[in-house]
Amino acid sequence: MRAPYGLNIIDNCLICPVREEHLFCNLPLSAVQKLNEIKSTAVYPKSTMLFVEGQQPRGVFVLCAGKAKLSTSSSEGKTIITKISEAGDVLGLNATISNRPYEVTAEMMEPGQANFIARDALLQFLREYGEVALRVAEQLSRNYYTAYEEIRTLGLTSSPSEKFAKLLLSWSPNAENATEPAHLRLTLTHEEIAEMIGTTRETVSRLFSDFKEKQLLQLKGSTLIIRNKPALEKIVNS
Amino acid sequence: MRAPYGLNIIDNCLICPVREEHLFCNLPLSAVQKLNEIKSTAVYPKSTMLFVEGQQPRGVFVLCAGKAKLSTSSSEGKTIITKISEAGDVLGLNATISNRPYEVTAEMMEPGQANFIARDALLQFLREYGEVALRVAEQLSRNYYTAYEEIRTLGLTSSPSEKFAKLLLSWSPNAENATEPAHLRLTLTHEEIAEMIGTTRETVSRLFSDFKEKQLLQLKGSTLIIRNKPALEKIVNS
DNA sequence: CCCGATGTGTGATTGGCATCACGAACAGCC
DNA sequence: GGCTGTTCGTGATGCCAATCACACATCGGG
Repeated sequence: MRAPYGLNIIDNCLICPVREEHLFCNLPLSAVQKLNEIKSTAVYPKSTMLFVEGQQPRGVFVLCAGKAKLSTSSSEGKTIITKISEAGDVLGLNATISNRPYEVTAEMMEPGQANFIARDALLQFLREYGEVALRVAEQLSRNYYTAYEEIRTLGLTSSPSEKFAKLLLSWSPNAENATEPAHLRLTLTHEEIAEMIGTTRETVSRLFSDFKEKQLLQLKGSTLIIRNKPALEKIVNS
Repeated sequence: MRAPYGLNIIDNCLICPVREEHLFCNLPLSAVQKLNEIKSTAVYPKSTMLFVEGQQPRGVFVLCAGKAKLSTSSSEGKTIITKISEAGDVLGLNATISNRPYEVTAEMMEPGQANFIARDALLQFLREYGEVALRVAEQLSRNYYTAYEEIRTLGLTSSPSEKFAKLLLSWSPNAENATEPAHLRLTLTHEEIAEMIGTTRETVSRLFSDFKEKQLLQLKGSTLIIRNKPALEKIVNS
């Protein structure tokens, strides 16, 4: 099955390639079957807003393919990105469960696919499958911890370089036995990175130059190589 | 019944004066009775740490009298206060439910009383009273929204004066028909206010001077009078 | 292939706030 | 009442990051 944007549509949760790891994915067979019935799937182009901060919640989106950024903005247009979501993540859960407005905006960063589950159907489903409701509570609590992580970063980390180092570390695979530097694909613009650490595009640009000069990282095209993790950790706990 | 620190001990939830408004307070009679059995109450002096960030959760505290501040700190000693809790508030709920370390430190700001409910007893209680479990889920989601409010303040509000104005407004009763300026008792030190808005003691001092000069507020002893709410709102949405 | 849109590098300038450094006011306590 | 410790007001100083400005690279579509 072939979709626009060169994506393969995944229209059956039972054979979804990301099934194992995530909430709503790794469930008893009967639950997944039920889920498969009540969801509707769609393919979205880049820059689609799945939902916007302040909207009444219509339901949740389960990201099947592509990345999405979650952000919140002030009235004057300043924006912070609070999370980059990937395949398997459930978006809009908290708002949908509590029936309050979405607290963030979810925007596709690249073409992708997502399943939509309407609020009513979800609540009905959760009533039917109590164990899944528990999983949802756990997920909500996980979200809460992530939010507190963000509060700590924003409130306790003063300098942009510290936050930048923190971000780089959060990207770097945390294997202890890392003999060789971590390679990873950099898909964000400087502007987006700036919105993640609460600074300006120019500062991010300068941070890259600076860190390159100090041999902390290296750039080959869009591949980012983290050369000196210990030094980054030192910057974070400075 | 008379306790140290000049407090009246409230040892029976059924006749608690704050019963009406809060989670765990406004419940069916049988549930409150059960709650009354599984809780233990204690009186704490000023500066008591009910629990500390990073500790394994032992259970929740229901504040009966006195105020407590919730805060999180960096390793270098910088601290932010995320909330001032008052009578009726439940502290440590998220950590206790999810069995992750307390994400904040809770410290009494004045002598007070709190009921403690151990984790096991609480979980058992929630299993028994499903409706209360639902209330808990709602509370968790409320906490999440509060956390996001904090993220917005920290991440999108740039200047200290803006954050200070925001704080003043959050203290001011939001009655629309306010013909006369709001009076309220100021119990926090400048240092604590600084920790709430992420700045220094000196800056808070200067902000008070500045706002006094601009006729936005007035101080009479420890009574704070907010003189020009519209102007404050203007500063916030600048 | 060209051309507009989007993203990136870097200099110059400036202002706001942290920091340091006092002394004054105030509170609690023997 | 006088002592000690906390809290508060305010000046002087310096620095770091926001802002403005502009040239260059890169990408994608017609």
